[in-house]
Amino acid sequence: MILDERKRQILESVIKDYVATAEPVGSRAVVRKHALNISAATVRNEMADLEDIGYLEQPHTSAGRIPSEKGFRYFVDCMMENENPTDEQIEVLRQFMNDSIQEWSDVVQVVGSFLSKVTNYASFIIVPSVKFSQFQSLQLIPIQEGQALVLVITDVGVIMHRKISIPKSINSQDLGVISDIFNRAFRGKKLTELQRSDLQILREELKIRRQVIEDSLEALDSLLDSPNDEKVIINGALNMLKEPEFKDLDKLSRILTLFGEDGSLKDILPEQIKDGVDIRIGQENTAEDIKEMSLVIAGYRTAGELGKIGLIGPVRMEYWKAAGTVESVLNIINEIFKNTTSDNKLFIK
Amino acid sequence: MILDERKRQILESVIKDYVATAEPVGSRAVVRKHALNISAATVRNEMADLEDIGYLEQPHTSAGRIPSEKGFRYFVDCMMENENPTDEQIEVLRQFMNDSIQEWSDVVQVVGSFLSKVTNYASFIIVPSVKFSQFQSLQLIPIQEGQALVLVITDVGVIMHRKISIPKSINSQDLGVISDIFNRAFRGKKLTELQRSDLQILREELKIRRQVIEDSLEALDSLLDSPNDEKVIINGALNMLKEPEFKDLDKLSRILTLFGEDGSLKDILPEQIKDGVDIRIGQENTAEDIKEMSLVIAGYRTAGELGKIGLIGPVRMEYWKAAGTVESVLNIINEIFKNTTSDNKLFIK
DNA sequence: TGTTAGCACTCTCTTTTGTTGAGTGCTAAT
DNA sequence: ATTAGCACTCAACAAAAGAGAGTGCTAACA
Repeated sequence: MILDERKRQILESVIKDYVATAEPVGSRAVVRKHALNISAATVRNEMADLEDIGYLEQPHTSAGRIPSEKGFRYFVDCMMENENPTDEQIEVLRQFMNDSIQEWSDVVQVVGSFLSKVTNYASFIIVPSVKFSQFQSLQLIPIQEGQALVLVITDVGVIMHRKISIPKSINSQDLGVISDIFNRAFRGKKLTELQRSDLQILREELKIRRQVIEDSLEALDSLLDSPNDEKVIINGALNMLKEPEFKDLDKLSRILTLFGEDGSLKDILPEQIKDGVDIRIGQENTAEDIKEMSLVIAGYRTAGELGKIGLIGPVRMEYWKAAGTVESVLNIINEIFKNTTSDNKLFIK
Repeated sequence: MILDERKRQILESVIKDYVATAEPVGSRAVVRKHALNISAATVRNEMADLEDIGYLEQPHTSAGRIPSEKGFRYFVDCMMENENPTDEQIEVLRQFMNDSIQEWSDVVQVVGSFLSKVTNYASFIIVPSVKFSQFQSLQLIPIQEGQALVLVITDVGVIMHRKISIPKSINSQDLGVISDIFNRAFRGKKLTELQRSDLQILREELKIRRQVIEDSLEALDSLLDSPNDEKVIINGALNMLKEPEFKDLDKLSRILTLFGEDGSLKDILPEQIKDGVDIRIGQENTAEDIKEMSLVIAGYRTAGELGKIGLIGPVRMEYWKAAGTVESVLNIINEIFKNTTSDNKLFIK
């Protein structure tokens, strides 16, 4: 559907006004605020046309117009220009990442908070399961008489530590030997590639120190066991409190619960997203729970796996700003990855 | 102030009803629901007396009575019996702690979630700064060519890991030697007892491997630097959504923000609390932000330092249940500590 | 003297009714 | 094709009316 310039201007005015105020926009307001050289009556006619093709709608007869989801879609696809964060903001973020980031979990914190602070929407970051990270080393560390710590380190950092009991006869050199066995066997493999059978072979090969190895293997096993431990990190969920569309306590409650402690959000985000920044407006979302919200979402690749970052907000969203911010952040993440060899991802600094 | 039995019964009826319904309680309701052998008129007279001494109040002339904070206080001090969780619930918690708890951060998760789930209030746990935990060992672990991981382990678990660069000439045995030096020097000391001067001495004693030691010391240093890293863990904040007193969006927003991402709650809790389970009702709280909420709070000792666990909810709170639950949990925590020698706290299983 | 029934009174809450004003759609003039 | 003019619509707000729950007081009663 192609719109003439005037209709586009009117559509844009309505969208900008509505996004800013959450109120229906009347014909007078369009003329007044956007200094078009036409009368309110003309705007009314044009608006009626825009309503006919489904880009605007009226809450009731005597109200102004609000953009429909279809209208937002047209705007996003054909008219919108992304608005990036200021250079200053970008610089602050980049600085922060250089200064204080040790491993992936830090990246995620910093990026998440940046996204939500800059946009005033809720941000989410999905980190692929640690199962897809590359085994780097397993360390056995004596803690005290009869106890040791199993430490599993991958390219995204220290992903687990767990205590095991060890026979008193085993000293720290023995532990070193055992660690080395693991490391030689597994280094560089993805955890998902560690078949149970591999673990089994190791079990059988190493009759000595059997119990220690058993316990270490079990620790690794338990990592592989956890069905799907994608992590979701949500920031700025309370930004939703400000949005008038969620002033209804019931809605608010459902939304905050969604963002709540259980990480149920990840089941609700789309599996497939298109390259670059993908935007899902309201009903376009398949999950029932977010059909009155919009997503601005982008994928990033880490160790060959797909992670996601994005923003979630009301349909009445500043898509230009949201998309611009997500895009910028995505670029920074990719840039950081580019600067790290695949052998040296753990500490990305 | 001593109340006769009938007044006590009436006060209790009003409190129980009001807590359950959040509505003012009328004289008829008291008679009906609690089968007292007196007429509504008599109850009215008694209620008037209770109002005179400030235990009840009337929102307006023609409404029933609600308990005043003073009334709640009397009830809590002189009438209430704690209601403990069911044996089954306690058993589940104890089981869980035995099965799956590796270190302090796990305890805190499990306990927090238990408190909030059982009571339907928001729970908080304050964990004293790691600075007060006992240094157990510092481990230097080779990660890859030129890089090592500094791992600081105390009696509450692995409290930091950080990457440092190491000269290529240093091998893993060297790292072991260096770790041992740290361990001999510091084992068993509280981090707060590690004076900067101690670190300095170590620096000077060890001319060899200077850089590695420098970097490790710096990691320790940074732990001591962080001003006050008491941690606050909040669970079940969204339970507040259900309370009618917070149906006002503004209030709700302030409260949730308080529980929000920045952990500002810890500045608001009382410094001094009495032994056992302490209850702070409404205005009794010194902090402005929680003057319309109540706290049920208890202290626990870990490594000589005071931590706190508790619940926060509306003034109209089921104090008996809240206090009983906090008390039970406190007992379990103490029990666990009793079963662990002071040398063996890291993994409390 | 303590208790109770009866009753007028009070005050919130809900519903109803009236009013206002923003905004529209249509028509006729430009 | 555009616009001024005007009657019409409908949500939002306010005032008025009605209902109901609960009280305080008085007078009678055990």
